[in-house]
Amino acid sequence: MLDIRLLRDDPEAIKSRVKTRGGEAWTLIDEILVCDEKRRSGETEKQQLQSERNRISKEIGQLKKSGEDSSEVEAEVRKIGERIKSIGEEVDAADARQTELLLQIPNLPHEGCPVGEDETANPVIREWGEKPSFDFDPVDHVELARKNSLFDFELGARVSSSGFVTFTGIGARLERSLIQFLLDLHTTEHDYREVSPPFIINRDSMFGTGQLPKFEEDMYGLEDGSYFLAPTAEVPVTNLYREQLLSQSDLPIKMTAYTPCFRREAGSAGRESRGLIRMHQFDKVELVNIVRPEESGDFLEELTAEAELVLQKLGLHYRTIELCTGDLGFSSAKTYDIEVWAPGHGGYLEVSSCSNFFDYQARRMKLRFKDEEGKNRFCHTLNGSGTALPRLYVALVETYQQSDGSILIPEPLQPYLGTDRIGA
RNA sequence: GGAGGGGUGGCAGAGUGGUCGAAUGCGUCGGUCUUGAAAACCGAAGUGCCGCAAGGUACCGUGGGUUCGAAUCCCACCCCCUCUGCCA
Repeated sequence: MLDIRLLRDDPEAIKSRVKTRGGEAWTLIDEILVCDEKRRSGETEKQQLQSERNRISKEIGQLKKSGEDSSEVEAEVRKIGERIKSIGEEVDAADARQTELLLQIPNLPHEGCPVGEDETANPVIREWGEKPSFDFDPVDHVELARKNSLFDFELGARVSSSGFVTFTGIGARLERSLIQFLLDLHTTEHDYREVSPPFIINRDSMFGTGQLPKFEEDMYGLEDGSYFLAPTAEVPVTNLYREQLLSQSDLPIKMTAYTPCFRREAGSAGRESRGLIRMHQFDKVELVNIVRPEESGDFLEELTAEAELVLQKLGLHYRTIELCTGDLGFSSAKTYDIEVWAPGHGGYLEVSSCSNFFDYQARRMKLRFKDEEGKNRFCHTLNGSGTALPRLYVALVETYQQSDGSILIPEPLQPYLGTDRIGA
């Protein structure tokens, strides 16, 4: 949520920054300011009346104590009470509307954010490694899975529906090994504290990180929308600190979590989602940082490097891009995407998205800390995938496939999988 | 699921209709003392909102209600604890 004071101070500047994202959210800003004005003037009037009421009520107490008649004054106060109530209702309505609208305004893109309409305008920041070359025609992960019985979409559909998969045998163990490898990496080399949160999430938390109110239809709702299946561990993990007042020495907080993620992904079937690439349920190891505002820029670089190290350790070629204004997620101010090369697929796959939310989420969830002057300030929150599992899996098997259909396992993963090769 | 108890400031914990934004302790910050620290002593300090400011106002789990006036009384809901049932 944006600070209302930003909107008051320079609405046109804010509008134009919001506009760079595309969409129509900026058109709500005028109404927000109308509500704000209405709310504030109503509040002032209401408070004057309340002050009046408090004063007179005290007099009544005095009168009663000394045994005098107070019925006339009581009638007067009753009238004030009625006016307070009616003005209060107007103020509440304006306040509710203002909040409702404000929740729909996305975060402001970072000042240095490249301006562009869509993903074609995202600059590549760096690349690591090279595309592997093959002396045979590499196949895609779906074919490799068929040859080696790694996973089965029909078995996913039988017990659930399309968009779900069942990993089998060594294929299931590979998934589990990757999760273990990632958690161990981040907790031992990157100083993360591991948490294992609930997967069923309440509405307040979904508002806190920005999934609600705008993206309710993308989520799996439970119990009439009172709860949701977690779309990403970002939600439960960041919200562990919702409505907390931290002391400065608590920061930075770095947490990692493995969770499955559940997304409806409505209307996104097709070539770009073949095989494991876009599922309704997928595993992910997430990295979450809660930091002091002046440090969040550095932490985004660090967080991104931590995610990149995963791919380096596994020897997978990737590139890192920065999202332009038009491609930036709703709550994010600055985002790097890490895209791993999948030779069978013949393209790059997004395996990680690392974002700095500034105080946008913290303001929504009232997550603050006491600074050195004793002032309460909103923290900055960041998160990044470290990494998403299915696409990592895809890149791994496609990169290390052999001409006979077997798959070599990179050295760091071997202790987890208990072998250096799958198949043949 | 059943029975009982409870949710108050960063934390713990008093407070059952007006003088309570709220005792006290811990923790925090400033000072005295000390070479420095600790201890001791003195002092400061809740959060949001409205207001240029002075100041005002709201907030005692959440939402309603009673009342001239609610942390305090009533209703509903949420959460936590203890006991108990079922159970991975």
